[in-house]
Amino acid sequence: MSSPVTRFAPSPTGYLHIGGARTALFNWAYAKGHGGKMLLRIEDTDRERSTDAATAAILEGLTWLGLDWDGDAVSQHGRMARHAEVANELLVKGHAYHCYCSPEELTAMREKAEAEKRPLRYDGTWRDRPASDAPPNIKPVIRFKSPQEGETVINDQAQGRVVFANKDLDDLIILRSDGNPTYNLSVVVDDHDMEVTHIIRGVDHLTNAARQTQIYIAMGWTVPNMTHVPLIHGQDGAKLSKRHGALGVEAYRAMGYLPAALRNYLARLGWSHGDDEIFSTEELVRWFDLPDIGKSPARFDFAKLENLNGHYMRSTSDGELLDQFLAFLPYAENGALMLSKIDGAMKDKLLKAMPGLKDRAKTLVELQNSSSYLFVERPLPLDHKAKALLNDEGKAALKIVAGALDICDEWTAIATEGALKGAADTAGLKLGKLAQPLRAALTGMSTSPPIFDVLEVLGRQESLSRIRDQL
RNA sequence: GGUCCCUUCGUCUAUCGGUUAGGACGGCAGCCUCUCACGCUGCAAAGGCGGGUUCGACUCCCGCAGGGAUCACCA
Repeated sequence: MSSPVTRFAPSPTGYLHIGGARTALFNWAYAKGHGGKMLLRIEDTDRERSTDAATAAILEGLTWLGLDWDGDAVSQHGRMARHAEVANELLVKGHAYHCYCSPEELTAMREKAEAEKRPLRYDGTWRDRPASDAPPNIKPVIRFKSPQEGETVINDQAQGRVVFANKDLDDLIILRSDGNPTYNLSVVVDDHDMEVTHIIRGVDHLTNAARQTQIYIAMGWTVPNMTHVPLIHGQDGAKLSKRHGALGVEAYRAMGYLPAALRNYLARLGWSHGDDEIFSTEELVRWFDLPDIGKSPARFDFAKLENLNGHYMRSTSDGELLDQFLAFLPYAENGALMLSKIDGAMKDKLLKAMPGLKDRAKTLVELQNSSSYLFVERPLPLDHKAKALLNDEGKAALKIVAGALDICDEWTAIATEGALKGAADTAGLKLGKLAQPLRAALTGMSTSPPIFDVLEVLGRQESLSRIRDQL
């Protein structure tokens, strides 16, 4: 079999949402795994809603996710002339006809059908009427003359064999009265001209697939292999909407997720390879196949994404993670400010602190927060919040630390932890109990990396070893 | 309403007629431990309902219920 050609065809009316991202991932993985190509086509025929900003956001989203495409992105709008050409060809072949119904008439027709609880379909008024009946001064649309008998079958890789009775499919408009093509025509023409062999898209296109199949047949073109992927739902099972995770992928970037983790998570949503949960992108590409896509919709689960992301953070090397962190900062809240404070020396500190930091961060945002102790001005005041989090024993220890520290000068305290030990003994506490308040004094946080990590990163090796001995 | 699709632990899923129905996230309990994590151990947790087919159904068929998608001169 020759190498497959897939395509991702988003409409640039908004950001790249999570469902689209997964569709792109599937197209990409299939193409990569079968020695094929993934093309990118921007479906921008709706000039009212399409924006360049949305197109840019989609391309950037794909790039961030690590999904590349072959050749340049194709603008569907730029191919309108060809679409109209095919519409006329269909007309000549007798597979299409002019319809002079006005939008008002059509609306009335729908309302009437709805009132009578009958299927909402075009009634075929102009299907067989001669052109001589055409009313003057009305620009007609071109409708596809779809077969009225028999059935249209879609052999879907994910959905199986889906059969539509042709009588249920009405004559759709393929060319508007202003001469512009409509979606179902454009898609067929473009997929054919771009030599797409495998169409992988959301199930919301399943009925379109039937109508498109009819157009392929009318044109005598071979119908591509089709796969309709179930949609992603929100946590409550309802259709994904904002706040559910129907956010653009850039939102996931801002939330501190790693592209690799998101790829892994998305792949696992609706597709499976036995019991494998965590796998590399290489494995995904190697394993991915269309029949392994499930049929039922999956709910988006942030808890699992977080867990997976934490796993990826932990298993990423310190240097690599630092790079990812630095790349993430421009998109993070207060990230620019932090970035401005990062020079070579700070990078060294971050790198040194990374092992202790990455183990307890599930996202880059958490990494950002927990690394803040490297940036604070010292000595820092012990805030009440940090104190309140200590237990009674800790509070007693804190007093000792504070006394020995003279409240703020932690460097002095570290240098004199021998005195600390004496004070602790007097108070009947183990020196170990001083670790927490000491950390609070050094980091301003009640929970943070182990005190050893903190001391080491801050360059207090001698104190580190002495305290370690005491603990 | 018409058409099409779906239905295994709370969630993502494995199973392709015979399993103590497996894994992962989350939850709970414990271990580890200077806090928080990580890690480790264990526990609880599922085949929507009703009929068939079969020696035997989560698995095949029918019905019901529930959920979803779609029905534009949007894509």
